[in-house]
Amino acid sequence: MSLDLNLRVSPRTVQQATVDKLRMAIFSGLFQPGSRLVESQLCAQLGVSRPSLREALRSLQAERLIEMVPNRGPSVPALSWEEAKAIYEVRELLEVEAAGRCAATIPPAQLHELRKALAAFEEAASRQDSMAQVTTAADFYSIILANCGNPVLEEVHRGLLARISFFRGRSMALQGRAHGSFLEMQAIYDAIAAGDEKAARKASRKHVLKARAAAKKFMDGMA
Amino acid sequence: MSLDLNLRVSPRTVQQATVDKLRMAIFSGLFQPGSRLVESQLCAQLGVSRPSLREALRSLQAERLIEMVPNRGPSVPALSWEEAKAIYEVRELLEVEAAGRCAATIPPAQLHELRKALAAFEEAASRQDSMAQVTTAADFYSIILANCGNPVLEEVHRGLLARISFFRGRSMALQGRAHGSFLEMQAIYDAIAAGDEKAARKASRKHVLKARAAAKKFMDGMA
DNA sequence: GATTGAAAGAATGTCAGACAATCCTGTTGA
DNA sequence: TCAACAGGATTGTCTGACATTCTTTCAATC
Repeated sequence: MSLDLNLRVSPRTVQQATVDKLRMAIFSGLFQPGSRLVESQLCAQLGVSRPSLREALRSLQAERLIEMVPNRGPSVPALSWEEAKAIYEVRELLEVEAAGRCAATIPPAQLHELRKALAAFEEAASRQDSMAQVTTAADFYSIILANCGNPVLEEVHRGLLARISFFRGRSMALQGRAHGSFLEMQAIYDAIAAGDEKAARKASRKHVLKARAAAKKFMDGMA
Repeated sequence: MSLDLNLRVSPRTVQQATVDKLRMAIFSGLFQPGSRLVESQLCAQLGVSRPSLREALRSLQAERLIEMVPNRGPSVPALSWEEAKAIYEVRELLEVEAAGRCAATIPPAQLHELRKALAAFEEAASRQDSMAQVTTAADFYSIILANCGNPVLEEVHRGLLARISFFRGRSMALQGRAHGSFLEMQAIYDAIAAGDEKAARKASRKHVLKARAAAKKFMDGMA
């Protein structure tokens, strides 16, 4: 038995590292929405060459995390409530379906992982660590999507994940939202663990709707 | 009044042109599924430099039209029936929702466009021009998605469009599928024109299910 | 004869530097 | 005050290069 199971799985390239760093920078709000990203500056800050950076930017563009207008370069789009609402609607469509399917198909080992992810989120919520809340919540749903039996559903959801996390990070800061979120996620977990497809769908829908309401509250609060 | 309305809308960059060319090449089957794409060869064939090509490849990778493994380069993935099925399931989720919403919200002018797109598909079907069938069918659904009132739903669907078209092109070649497809699309149009949300959903679901059956038939036929 | 090992060749990952086309900005002139 | 214009800044794109990492071929060994 070799121990380096996750060492060779995927050689980390500069491109991937750059994408990850930029994504994190956008999540964390380092780049203001609407601000333009100057290639030469990013190269200097990240320590990569312009070709590598531009490849990374294309990947980010595909994730809709940045916009690229020819001859004007990349910029961080300002997310409107209009778009946030649209994202939550699609989230509802995807996550409700995934949770329902997952309840019927998840294997015991993965169910255990899901429980661990839920516990990790609870821990992050109690610590009020917003970055950890975002990543653990994303992990929780990643497991559900990964076990819904439809890889394309998972892939589409992952394409939305960046922007979901963006809003999640901001609305979690709202008073009491993290704990409420935990309770809703627990309900989803319980339904899936019980193999109750209908309940899983219901709990998932409720969670998204509450998250959406929290996001709206946040967006209104800064307008 | 200037006449160059569509000349300056978006300066066509080499990158965009390269993406389009490669996409078409994959659709048309020029690159066999599973075959590897050698950068230097593509550069020579397309007449672009390696940096530009690599940017284009990143965009295609985001569309899942090609796979890129570090140090092994890009390749055209072989689509399994497993994945095709997953795509049709997500299509059902997205298109049914879009058709339903569209029935309630589409403005008259866009409805007219939809009718024109339907007519164009009918014309392509009668000509047995499979390439035109693919593009006109894509246009038809693009209009529906563009008028469903949710830009993110549209965007997600567009992300799937490349692979949808891939299967569409192949299953349309089946005996009678094009005409059957037209009848189903006509039913969708009628329901939307009547503003009947429920009927639109039903017709859309039926269309996807039939398309899926046709795709399965095609996949089985080549196994 | 089959398997292992190594070396040559090919392809990718990444960088540096360059130049034209385009956009933005501040200044000048009417 | 407004418009035209230069200048700088920035992007789009190319060429060329080199280290690293596959892939494949060929030989040596069991």
